[in-house]
Amino acid sequence: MLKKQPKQSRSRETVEILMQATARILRQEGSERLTTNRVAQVAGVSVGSLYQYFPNKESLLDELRARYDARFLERLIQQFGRVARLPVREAVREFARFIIDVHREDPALHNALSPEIPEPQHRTLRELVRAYLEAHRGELRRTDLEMATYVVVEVGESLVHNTAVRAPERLEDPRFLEEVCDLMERYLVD
Amino acid sequence: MLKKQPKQSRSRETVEILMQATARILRQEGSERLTTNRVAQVAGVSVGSLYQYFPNKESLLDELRARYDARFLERLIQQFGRVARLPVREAVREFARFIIDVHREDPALHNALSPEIPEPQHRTLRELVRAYLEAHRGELRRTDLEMATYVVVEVGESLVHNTAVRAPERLEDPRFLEEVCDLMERYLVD
DNA sequence: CAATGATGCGAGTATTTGCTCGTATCCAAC
DNA sequence: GTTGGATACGAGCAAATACTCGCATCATTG
Repeated sequence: MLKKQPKQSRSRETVEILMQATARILRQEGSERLTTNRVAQVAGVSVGSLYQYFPNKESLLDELRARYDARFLERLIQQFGRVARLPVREAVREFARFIIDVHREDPALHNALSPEIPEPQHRTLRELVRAYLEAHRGELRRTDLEMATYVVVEVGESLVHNTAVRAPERLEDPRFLEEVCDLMERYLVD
Repeated sequence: MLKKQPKQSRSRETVEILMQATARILRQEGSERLTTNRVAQVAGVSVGSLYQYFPNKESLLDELRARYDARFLERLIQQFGRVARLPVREAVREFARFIIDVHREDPALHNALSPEIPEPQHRTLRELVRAYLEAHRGELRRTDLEMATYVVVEVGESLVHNTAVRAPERLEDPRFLEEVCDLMERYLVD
């Protein structure tokens, strides 16, 4: 949480600039280089101003993560709204494409912020997948839906995430999407 | 690398004790708590002695990782020796079991040491899987073996690794093994 | 039993870094 | 225009921590 709500537009801008500087350092210089003095410097602001709004260093990361996650969650829910009535094969494709897209957008920042997706988001993701699978039970070859949910989410997430970290160029390869789809599809349906 | 090879048995023991202390701190206190002074303290040795053999803090981790990885590689190669002639279904099972076992052994240390398996080990792993798949091409439904290798290795590794981090109790559940086997099997063969 | 090198010691140094606080400037309201 | 709160500043403090260095002790060798 912010230490103090910025009231004037001047200070709201300061907060924004600090967030951008934080993100930029994470992206370009790595998390070891993220010091409060450096953030202030990159933002073109004094450390004092930083501590006017952020109670400590960790809160910079927290706030950035919160914003990042909020966007992710919003899109996730929207995505599942669109997919709910599709048959499994197509839903899997949409799901895989979505996860891949998310990781393509800002891989460096994504990686620095969340080596793994934070637990609350992850739970929501699991719940959405679970609800979908329940609703489409008839089409599935799996019976243990709790387990199936876990595997699908984890495969989607960790496979794509690791690929983003280790071989980001692969995310651009359309065959990669096909493979992921095929993997999940064969696991879920006949 | 070590700064200086310990020549007497006394100093060889010091190095061992320092390694054990490093591992213990990583396991029990986390990597933030890993300071050179703390390592020396836990080892019951002075910092000076530590720096006699390790040029810097990072080298403690490097050495520990090297030892850990050497053990892993050795077992990996041995494992593939046993599996080479088995049909895909059984090989997959052995492979999955192996990966799960590795992660069960010392999850805390494993996690602290290598958020992801380091690249050299990973390449060896891929090469072994690739060779196996080439040799069993006839049994497979996949044609792009490069891609299939990548997916199998990544799924095996990252799914199990993430599970070890996020839900270690699941590694104990025999159904988890079954699911992983089923996932890979259906992907690889009809 | 020297004598020499290997090993061990730990107080102290140098640096980094999160964070404070006294002061100066800006802005909105009356 | 004046006043009070909001905002900005940045030198400097305090704590953490990687690492050094001079000296003591031990083990081996001739």
